Amino acid sequence: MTAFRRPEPDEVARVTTTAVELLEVVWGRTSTAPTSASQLRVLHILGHHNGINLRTLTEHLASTPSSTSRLCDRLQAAGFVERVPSPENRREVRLHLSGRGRAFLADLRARRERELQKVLADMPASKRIALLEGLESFCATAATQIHDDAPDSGSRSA
Amino acid sequence: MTAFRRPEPDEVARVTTTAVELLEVVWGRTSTAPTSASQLRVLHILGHHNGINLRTLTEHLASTPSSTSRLCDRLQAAGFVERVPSPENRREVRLHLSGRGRAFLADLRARRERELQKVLADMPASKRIALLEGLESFCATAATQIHDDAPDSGSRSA
DNA sequence: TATTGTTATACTCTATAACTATA
DNA sequence: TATAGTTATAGAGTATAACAATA
Repeated sequence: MTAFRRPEPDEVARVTTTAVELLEVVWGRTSTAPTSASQLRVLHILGHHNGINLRTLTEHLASTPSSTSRLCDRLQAAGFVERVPSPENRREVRLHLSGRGRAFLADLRARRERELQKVLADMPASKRIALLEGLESFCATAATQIHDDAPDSGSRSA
Repeated sequence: MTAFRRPEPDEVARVTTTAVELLEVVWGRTSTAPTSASQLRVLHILGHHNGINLRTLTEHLASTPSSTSRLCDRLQAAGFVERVPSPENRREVRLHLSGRGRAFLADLRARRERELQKVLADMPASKRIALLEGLESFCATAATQIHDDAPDSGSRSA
């Protein structure tokens, strides 16, 4: 039934863009209080790279050391993040997710997935299979490209 | 080959969440300068609802009249948006996307789709078909739910 | 001297409250 | 009086520049 569909990248790109815009609406109802979008990004990054220094976090954010330092000030005051002086290099600080920060992240992710499930549950099973297959391939491809494009921190121009 | 996959909503939800996080990285390289994320939302909304008043825009943003007014101040100063006094009700202003604003939106969308295509082009055609099918079903389902949940503006509690 | 991080200053974004003008 | 919009004030987020401490 879909043998004659054109799976051209441009058509899939349009549909994907629309899907993400709809998802933003769905997730917009999932409150992230008391953290802002910026603070959330920091928590996400620390969730995957616990103990990195401020410079590395700044690169992940594509931000500046100053902004990142101020963000950490507030996250630390809120009890989500801890600054620990590096034992190896006394210039550096190690940024850690606190237990409270970790719990908050897990809860948010669970709530987002529940919102998503409300939509997915209303889809035909065959479409869910197709979506799963397509997204798994997308994730694998995107992850490869991202990794290849940004090997370490070679481009200082950003 | 996928006959035994579990297309359960929770599994698809996890993969979708991962896909969106990767997409944010891909699109993070698509600069939206000189507009911020907030200004971009306004342009998007005006792109779909040109000529709405400030109150309606505020509801779409789930923001406050004050913040929205300030946002419009800057967008107007930048030449992306125009404020026109309503001929019907002298209390209201009509918000319009300028030609420049419209061109900016079209250009951004094109650049995002190009970034997306870089990933999609590296995927097997069969996976693109699956992704397309799955996303189309997702969009249709999400749009229906969003419309049903928010019929007009019945809930003032938000 | 180069690197890590913070502080000084300024602008955008956001919100609550107070205000003006219209209905 | 209720509604549409703006302005006053304050806090969060961001950036550039200047700074201290360490390597």
